[in-house]
Amino acid sequence: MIIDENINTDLRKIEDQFKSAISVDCVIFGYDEDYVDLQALTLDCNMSPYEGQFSLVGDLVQPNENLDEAAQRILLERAGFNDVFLEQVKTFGSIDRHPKGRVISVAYSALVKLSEFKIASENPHHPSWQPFNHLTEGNMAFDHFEILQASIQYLRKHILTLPVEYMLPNKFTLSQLQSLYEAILNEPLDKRNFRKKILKLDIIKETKEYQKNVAHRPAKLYQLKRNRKKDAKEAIS
Amino acid sequence: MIIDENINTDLRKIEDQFKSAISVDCVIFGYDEDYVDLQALTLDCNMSPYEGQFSLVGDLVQPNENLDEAAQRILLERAGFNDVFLEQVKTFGSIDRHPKGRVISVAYSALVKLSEFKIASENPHHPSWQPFNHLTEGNMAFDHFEILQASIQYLRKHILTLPVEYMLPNKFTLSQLQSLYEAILNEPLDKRNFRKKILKLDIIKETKEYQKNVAHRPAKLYQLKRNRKKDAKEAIS
DNA sequence: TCAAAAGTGTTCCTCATACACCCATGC
DNA sequence: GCATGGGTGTATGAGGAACACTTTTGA
Repeated sequence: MIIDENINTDLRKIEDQFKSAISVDCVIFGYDEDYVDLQALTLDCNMSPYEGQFSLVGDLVQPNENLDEAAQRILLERAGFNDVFLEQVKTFGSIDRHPKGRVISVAYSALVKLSEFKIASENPHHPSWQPFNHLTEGNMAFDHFEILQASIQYLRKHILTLPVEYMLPNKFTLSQLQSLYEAILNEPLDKRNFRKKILKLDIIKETKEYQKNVAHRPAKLYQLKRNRKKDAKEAIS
Repeated sequence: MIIDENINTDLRKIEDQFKSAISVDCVIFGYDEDYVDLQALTLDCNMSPYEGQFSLVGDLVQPNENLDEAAQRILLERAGFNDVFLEQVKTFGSIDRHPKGRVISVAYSALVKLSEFKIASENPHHPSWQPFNHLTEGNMAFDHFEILQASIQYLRKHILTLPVEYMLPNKFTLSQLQSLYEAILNEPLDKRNFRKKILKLDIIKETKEYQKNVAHRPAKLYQLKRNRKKDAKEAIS
C-alpha cells in the first residue's frame, strides 16, 4: 500500500512535469444559400468554469498522428464531418489558456456547405451551427473567441484564393456567389464590379441552364471550372 | 531494488505516453550593408543522425512560459540575442520530424542587423551566420530546411509591412534600402520604381545629411519616420 | 402592370511597369 | 577627364471604385 502510494506520487510528479499537451481546434465555417448568415461550428462546453458556453471542435493530438491528420480525426469524431479541406491558421499557447493545465493548440479552419454537413442529433458532443455574429468573447469557452477571430481574419484575407465556392450547390448563380462573399466579408459589394472580378479569376464557367420558377428574370447558372480544392492546396504550399 | 525497478518501468511508460514535447525554432535573418547576401542564424547540430549539420535556434518550451516568451528566451540563451521582434510563422508537427520522439515545433522569425548582433565566440552552441543561399535540404538537420523555406516565403510576402529597415544603420541611403530588398526577394528591382513605391509608403523621411568621402555623387541619407516596430506589431494582430 | 431580381458599360483614378539620361564627387 | 553610383520623369496598361438603367419573369 505504501509502495503503491509512493508510485502514485512519483507518477503525479511526472505528470506535472509533462502536463503540457498539444491540441487542435477546428474553426468550421458553414454557409447555405438559404441562410444568408455565415455560421460557425461549435460544441457545448461542459468543463468548469465554462459550462454552458460554446467551444470549438478540438481535442488532444495523439502521439502517432500528424497535426493535419489529428485535425481530420477530431472533426470526424466530434462532429461527424469527413473529407474537409482544413488549413492551419495559427498556434495559441498562453500559459493559462486552459484550466486543466498547459495546452498548446494549433488552430485549423475550413469552409463547408451547411446542406452537406448536417449534424447527427444523437451526437454526444452536441455540435451545433451558430451564426458567426452571435459568438462573442462572453459566450465562448477558453480563448476560443480569439481563435475564431484569427480564423475569420485569415478567411477574409484569402477569400480570393480559397475554394469558397464549395460552400455553394453544384450549380449556382452569380448572385448566390456574391451573397456568400458578402456574408464572409460582412460588407455589401457592387454587383457589376463583383461579376467582373470573379469572371476574370477564371475559376467558374457558365452552364446553359437557368433558374426556374422564380418571380423575376431567371439567372444563369455557373459551375466550378476545375478542381479548385486541389488548386488551393497547391497554391498554399 | 525490485520495487525501484518497477517504479522506473512505470515512469518510463508514462514518459512514453507523454513523449511529445513542444519546441520553438527561430529563423533569424541577418543583413548588413557591406555583406550583400542575406544571412540566416544557425547552430551546429550535434545530435545523431544530424552531426555536423546546421540547425535553427530552437529548444523546448517550458511549462511556465508563453510561446512568444519561449522564443525570446531561447534566442537569448542559445545565441545571446536580446530584444528581437519575433513573429510566429507556422507550426510543424510531423510524427517523425525529431529522432528523439514527438516534438511539435512552432516556428518564429525575425530580422536583425548583423552589425548589432555579433556572435560571442565562446558560445557553447556555436551559433553562426550562414549565407541564406548556402543552406540546403542536405546540410540542415531535422526539417529545418522546410521551416527556413516557410519563413523566407513569409518574409517575402510581407516585406512591405515588416520593419525591414531595422536591418540597416540608423541613417541609410535609398540604394542601401534597395539592396536589402533585393537580397530578401532575390531579384533585381528598378531604381526609379523602387523609390516611388518606398516614398509613397510614407515610412521613411529624408535627413539633411549626405554620404561623405565617396567617389561619386553623395547620396542623401534617410531615417525611419516612426516606431515601425510598434506599427508592425499592431498591424499583425 | 407591377414587383423583383438579372444583367450590363463607362469613366476616373491609382498603381505597376518599362525605360535613359544628366549630376556630383574622388581620384 | 573619367569612373562611379546618385538622382530624376513619362508613357502605357491593368485593375479597383463609383454609378443607373433595361430586361425577363411570375403573380
